[in-house]
Amino acid sequence: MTETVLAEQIATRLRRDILRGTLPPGAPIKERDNASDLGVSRTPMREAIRILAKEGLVELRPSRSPIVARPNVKDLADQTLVLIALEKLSAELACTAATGADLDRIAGILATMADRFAETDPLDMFEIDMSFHTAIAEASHNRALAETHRAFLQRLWHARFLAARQKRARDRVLQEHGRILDALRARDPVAARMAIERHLGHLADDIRRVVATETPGKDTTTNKGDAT
Amino acid sequence: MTETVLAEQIATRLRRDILRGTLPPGAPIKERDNASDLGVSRTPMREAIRILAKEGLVELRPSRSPIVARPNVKDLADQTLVLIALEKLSAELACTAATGADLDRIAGILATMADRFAETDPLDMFEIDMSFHTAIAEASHNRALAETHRAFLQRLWHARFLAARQKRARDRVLQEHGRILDALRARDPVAARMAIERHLGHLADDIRRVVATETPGKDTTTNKGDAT
DNA sequence: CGGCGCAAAATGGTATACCACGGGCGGCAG
DNA sequence: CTGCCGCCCGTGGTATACCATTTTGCGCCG
Repeated sequence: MTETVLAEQIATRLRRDILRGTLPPGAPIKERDNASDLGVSRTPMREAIRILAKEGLVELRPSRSPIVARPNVKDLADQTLVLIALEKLSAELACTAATGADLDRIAGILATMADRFAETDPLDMFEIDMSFHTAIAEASHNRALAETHRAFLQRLWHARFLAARQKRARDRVLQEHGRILDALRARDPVAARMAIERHLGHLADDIRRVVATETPGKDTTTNKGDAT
Repeated sequence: MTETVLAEQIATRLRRDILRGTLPPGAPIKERDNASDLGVSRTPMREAIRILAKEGLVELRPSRSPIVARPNVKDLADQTLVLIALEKLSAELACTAATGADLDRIAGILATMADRFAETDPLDMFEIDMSFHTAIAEASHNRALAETHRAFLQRLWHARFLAARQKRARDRVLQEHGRILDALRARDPVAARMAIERHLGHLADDIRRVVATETPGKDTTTNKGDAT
């Protein structure tokens, strides 16, 4: 055994490919092909696919090739609403549960963002941005919440990235993040919720807009992707 | 193939066994044994175990037998908080999104509960209760939300059942459910959230209490279960 | 010339065989 | 007698072979 959990390594790799766009939505993930491509057997590949399916990145059809998820606009907007709700709860709970170290970590991420907002490539910067939100979820010290939050962040990765690239307003983002941190430091749940709302409130609309822009017609059925 | 997705059937069965308590927390789920018990091979059994693991019903340890999840009190309380948040969001969204048919369905469940509260056995009644909440989540017409909500309801099944059995106050439950329905009918998001809060607000504490009562010491290690 | 049907290939679902790690137990040495 | 070392067995991880279904294309019949 290499390091145990081959399936998870595969899942990680596939996830990356999907999120980065290497595997376009609609692309079929055939167990056999992908397995032999990676030089592994179907069993772990199969398991990896199931993992991604649970995460919503892959669509499982009965007795048919799984395909890369092709979320429609509504689904994305729906997921965004849930994400926001989770993040509000995170912030609220973090006001009580967060330790000093938690807050420091969050502040550190904020500082990192401020420092090299311009010089870092958007993709990496975006990952830092996500880690900010993840850190808040973790500061709630509520495992279930943090995990669920992470799952939604994952599922929305691509859409959020597009939305963020659209209006890449350095100052606004930093300021909003700062407000969130302030609220957490003040241990003020209401303010924290509001700060989150201010930061993410329009996310659903943004995603709706950018995805609508990206997709030519009104449905994504047109996307006939082929990965190989 | 019988009806496709053997793994799912197994998962359903195992889930039932776990939720009903046939498989006590801490009981090992050995791939080989359970597979041969059910007359299937390890592959679907393995997949079923992974499904349940993702649902939080089974604990996966590296290179060791998976065991039935043994959630501690804090985890349950944490999950409850998330569940409540999700349900509030459901109710809020349902105020806008629910159709007349949705409301009728919810009302129907409420009526069913009222009719045969006493005559039905607690387990079935509890499932009806759960379906009430599930119906609200579905009335939000937000797939991601409904699914996540269902997942948490699932994970909390056992604890909620214990808590519900504890204070089995027919009138109070019906009244609170009625208030929720009223708020939905009035399309009043704020009232809906409040009604949910009133209904579930003390759930975390209840669960904490009943679980603390159930577990003698501070750990459940004493439970040495055997399924067969 | 087109529609229906059958057959073969493709593909996911399932079963089984093999491998590597880990813990328990017994033997050997100090 | 005790402690350490090594072997064996139990268990999960992986690979592969087999089976059922679905799809698709070709040929036959209308």
